[in-house]
Amino acid sequence: MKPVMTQAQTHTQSQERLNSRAALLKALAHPTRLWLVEQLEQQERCVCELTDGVDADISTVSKHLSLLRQAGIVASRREGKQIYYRLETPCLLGMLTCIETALEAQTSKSCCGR
Amino acid sequence: MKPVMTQAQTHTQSQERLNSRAALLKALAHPTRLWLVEQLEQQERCVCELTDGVDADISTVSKHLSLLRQAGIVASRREGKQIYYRLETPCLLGMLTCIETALEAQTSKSCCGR
DNA sequence: GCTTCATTTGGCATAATAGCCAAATGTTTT
DNA sequence: AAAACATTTGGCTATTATGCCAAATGAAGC
Repeated sequence: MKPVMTQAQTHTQSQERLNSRAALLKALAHPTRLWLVEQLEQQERCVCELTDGVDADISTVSKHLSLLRQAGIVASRREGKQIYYRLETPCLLGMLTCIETALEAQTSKSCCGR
Repeated sequence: MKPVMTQAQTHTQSQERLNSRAALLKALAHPTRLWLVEQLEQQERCVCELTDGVDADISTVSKHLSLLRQAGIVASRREGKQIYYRLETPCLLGMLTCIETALEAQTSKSCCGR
């Protein structure tokens, strides 16, 4: 069978994969942004609802949401004066649970029930 | 039933939980560090083995490893002149797979097989 | 004890991030 | 069209992250 790509190409692809993963993790790697994602877990919310629960300037929250949107984690739609955000990748929630498990494992030294 | 903690306490605890999660994500949110974690997936490795695969200064790799250790993701042990690193939380690997799924969902618009 | 090898640490320059305020945008109401 | 409301954007400063080089540490061999 003919090789589909050169080694240089696989290297680049692997690099790209790592970059994508890292970008997604970086977008989530902030307490406020994690909280925002959690809030969107059940239902979409407008910015005003979200800012109520955060101790930060509205503009700061807006920038966090914008960052999450650029990372493809959330999406937004306008309805009248308000803008509603929703979670684009529900999968992430499972991931966050997994992180929790990993964190618990750190202290208890047992991991994933093993 | 008497409440176990005040609202201020639950708030603090929730805040702590978010901080811990964010810290773990932040530690992983770098292409080189993700690569290092992947390398440790199958077996422990010494620093010299790890530096071979990275296009960065040895000291840079060492600092990445140190950061991962502080986050509780890896642990190290000395054997003679070399220092071996190993993955402390194998759970993380499942998480990374989950991230991959989420990333694919971003483009294909289908998520987790749904 | 001095040299060599493997790794870490300190120091520094550069870049990226976070958060506030003020100004701008877009929408609805009057 | 002006005022009010919801949100975003620009600009600024402070903090943090990244990565290299050089120096320090620690173990092994001579």
